[in-house]
Amino acid sequence: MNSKETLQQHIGKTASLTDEQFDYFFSYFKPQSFKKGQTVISAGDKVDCEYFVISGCLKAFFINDEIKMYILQFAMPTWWTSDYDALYNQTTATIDIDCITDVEVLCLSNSDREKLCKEFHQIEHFFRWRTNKGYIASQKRLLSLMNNNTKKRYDELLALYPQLYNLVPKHLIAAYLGVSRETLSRLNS
Amino acid sequence: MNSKETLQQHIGKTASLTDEQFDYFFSYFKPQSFKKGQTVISAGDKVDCEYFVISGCLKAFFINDEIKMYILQFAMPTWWTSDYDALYNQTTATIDIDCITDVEVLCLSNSDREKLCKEFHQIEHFFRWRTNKGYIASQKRLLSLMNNNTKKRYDELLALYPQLYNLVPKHLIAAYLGVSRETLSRLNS
DNA sequence: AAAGGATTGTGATCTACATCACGTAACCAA
DNA sequence: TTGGTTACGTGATGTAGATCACAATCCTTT
Repeated sequence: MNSKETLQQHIGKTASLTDEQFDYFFSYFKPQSFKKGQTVISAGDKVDCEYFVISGCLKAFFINDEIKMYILQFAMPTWWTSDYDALYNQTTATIDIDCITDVEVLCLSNSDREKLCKEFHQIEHFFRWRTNKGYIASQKRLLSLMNNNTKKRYDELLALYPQLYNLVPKHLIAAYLGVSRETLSRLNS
Repeated sequence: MNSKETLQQHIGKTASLTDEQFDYFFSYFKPQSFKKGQTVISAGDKVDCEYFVISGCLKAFFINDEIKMYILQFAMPTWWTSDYDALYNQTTATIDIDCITDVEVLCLSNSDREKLCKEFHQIEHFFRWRTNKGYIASQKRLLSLMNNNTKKRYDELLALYPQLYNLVPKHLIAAYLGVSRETLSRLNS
């Protein structure tokens, strides 16, 4: 399946667009490729785009003053990623996004998204639905972080995304769970 | 300002509706009053509505097996609250919502919201924008929970919502921060 | 193949916070 | 007025996880 079909199938679950409408919608997306380790967004940058992942895996993360990293999101195929705070509020990025593997994305600018949302009710509907999903997932993660210990959060994460176990080094999983790599390692013993 | 004006001003920041359109929109909201301590949503219930707060303060919280409470949200005037997971996915509530003070809300059913979103592009636009704000705030709180210690999270919360200090008991603030009430109390010493 | 970095495991020690326990004061409702 | 509930502070002790230190593998890249 090529990137156009991937996006079409993804959108089709929520919004009904004619083929012509979808072609028009798709014309606003710019394909981009990145190599493993490359940076997509750096803290301090102006943020113009959001990214729809076609293949590979990215991480959106925050580095604090003590150079500790916290991962907000692993972005996998058919997921969207960006620094949404910076994107919507027209400020500079506070997080970084880079590539855990080689990556292909479709890039959509903030202004084009808003234009498309205004032009097509169905597209606005799609983006409402998408953010809803994200909001609910984020609330669940918040609750899990407060309520569950490391072991339980780790099991939960692997149950939800089994691919991560082999795809992503353990210290990144630790950074997602909010614990040190040593603590994560000791869970196995 | 009455509840209708409150909602109109709130919506007006994001969506442009004619007075007639707004009247129609408003006709779907049912006013409800609750006394301090009353329950709005109980875990296990079917969830049909979301609530727009006119006056007072509510808490949305989760109680775990060890009877420990975690507060997901304090809902104050012009905020929206519900169990959105249950509401959107048509499942039963996993959280409770009750009233910290006497409360007035406007109640909107899930099906009416969807109907209104379908009928008026501007209303769909409003709800997309609202969820966006919520999503961004939720991501920020997640990061703060991982990155900051209790003292810093407490200061952050009070800087953002100074009213809370006098409005809600300290053990509820502790439940929002995800620490014990004793730990919160010891921050002052 | 060798060198250098990244990844992972594991012991020893430290620390923020939880938990338990108790006391005081405020705020109800009968 | 009184008895009960809720709020809040604070000491003593326990514990999950952080931090530091070192070693063993694995993966790249030249």
